[in-house]
Amino acid sequence: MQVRNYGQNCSVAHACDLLGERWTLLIIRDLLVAPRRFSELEKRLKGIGTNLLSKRLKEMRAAGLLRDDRNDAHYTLSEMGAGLEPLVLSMAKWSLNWVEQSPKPDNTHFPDWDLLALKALFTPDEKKTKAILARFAYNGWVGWVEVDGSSYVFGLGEPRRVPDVNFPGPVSSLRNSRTAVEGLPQDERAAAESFISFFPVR
Amino acid sequence: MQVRNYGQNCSVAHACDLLGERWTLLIIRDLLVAPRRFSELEKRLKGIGTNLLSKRLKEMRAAGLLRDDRNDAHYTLSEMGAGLEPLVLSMAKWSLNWVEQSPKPDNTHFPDWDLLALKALFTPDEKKTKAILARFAYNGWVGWVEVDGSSYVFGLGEPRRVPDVNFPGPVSSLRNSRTAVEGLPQDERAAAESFISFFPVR
DNA sequence: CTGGATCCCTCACGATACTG
DNA sequence: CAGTATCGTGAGGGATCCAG
Repeated sequence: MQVRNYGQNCSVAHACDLLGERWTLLIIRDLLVAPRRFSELEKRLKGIGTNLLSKRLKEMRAAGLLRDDRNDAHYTLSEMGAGLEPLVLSMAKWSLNWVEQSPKPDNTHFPDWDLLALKALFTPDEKKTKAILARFAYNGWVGWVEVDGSSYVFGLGEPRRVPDVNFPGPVSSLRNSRTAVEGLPQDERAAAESFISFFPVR
Repeated sequence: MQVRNYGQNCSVAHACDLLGERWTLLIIRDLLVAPRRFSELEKRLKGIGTNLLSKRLKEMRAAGLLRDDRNDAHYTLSEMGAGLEPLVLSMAKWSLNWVEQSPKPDNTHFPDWDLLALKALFTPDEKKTKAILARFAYNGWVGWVEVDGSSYVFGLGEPRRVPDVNFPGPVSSLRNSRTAVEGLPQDERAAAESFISFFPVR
């Protein structure tokens, strides 16, 4: 498989050689959330075309970004591919800080994209020792985030224990934190405030 | 100016919309080191073609990545563009950790690329309070790095004070730290060891 | 029905020549 | 020096078809 190269002895250029083709980083993003089948990826990447998706997945496997074995027909990141999480979060953080996040109605949207991006804003604070489990429900989709002073862990589907706070909307509803808290039952508001405090603006 | 869009309501995708076209991130990389003129960028980006470079620079200016005023015929990053340093360093760090950095002789190479990439490996250590200034000379090119427990600062040309250590080779010669130190005069070796200790492997 | 492969058209890219 | 104009090539994108 021949791949375009910038032909530069530079670490940044080497990363661009492996990651810079169209769609590659978005495939990484989706696989950072969970392993996915071909058709799931296709749905999440509107406009890619099955030929190009197939080609990209082959290239990414050849480059070592994906595991060789396709467990259960799911594509899974290799250790090298999973090592891209800081890079992807760095992209999300820059974007959230500098780029207008205008949600257009005809754009595609999958809620777990926000679950990953929120991790980019997570700011550890060793003084906060109590873990908080937040559940998000949005249009049939369910996901959760558990934070404590040093870690951010997220997952899809129902959480394993009763959540401390139940946000009845997409992750992006946290953006206006006041309204996000006001809609909650009294006994969840403290946990909600505390949860939101892990994601300072700017 | 029309630009391709992924059409996704996702912060990572928004970043890809602005940064994902060919050459864009490499232009950012070069401008993170210093403002550059058109012809300087062209030299550093072998194979780009003047038409495409011109188009990219226009797009990047329209996107807000570059300053509108072209001071002294030099292209300069805007605040938004300079905000990409963590992202670019994140790419370098991943690349240095996971991708074979095989230097091919027909590849282009500019020493300041390494000066920037080295910053990706910088590990602060508040216990190291003494600043160390290292000078690199390579094939007519001169650059420097000054580190202390919390900061990494680099520049092109001669440093402003007498350096603590003088590495007579490219930055990449640090990779085999033993030989990098052995070739130095006795009185510089301690500073060299200390400097290198700021960049732990893995 | 999933997981692709094949065909074909378009446009982005890349090389070169030319201009203010 | 700093681009613009032109043009050939190949990557991207959409539709359709095929195998398990």
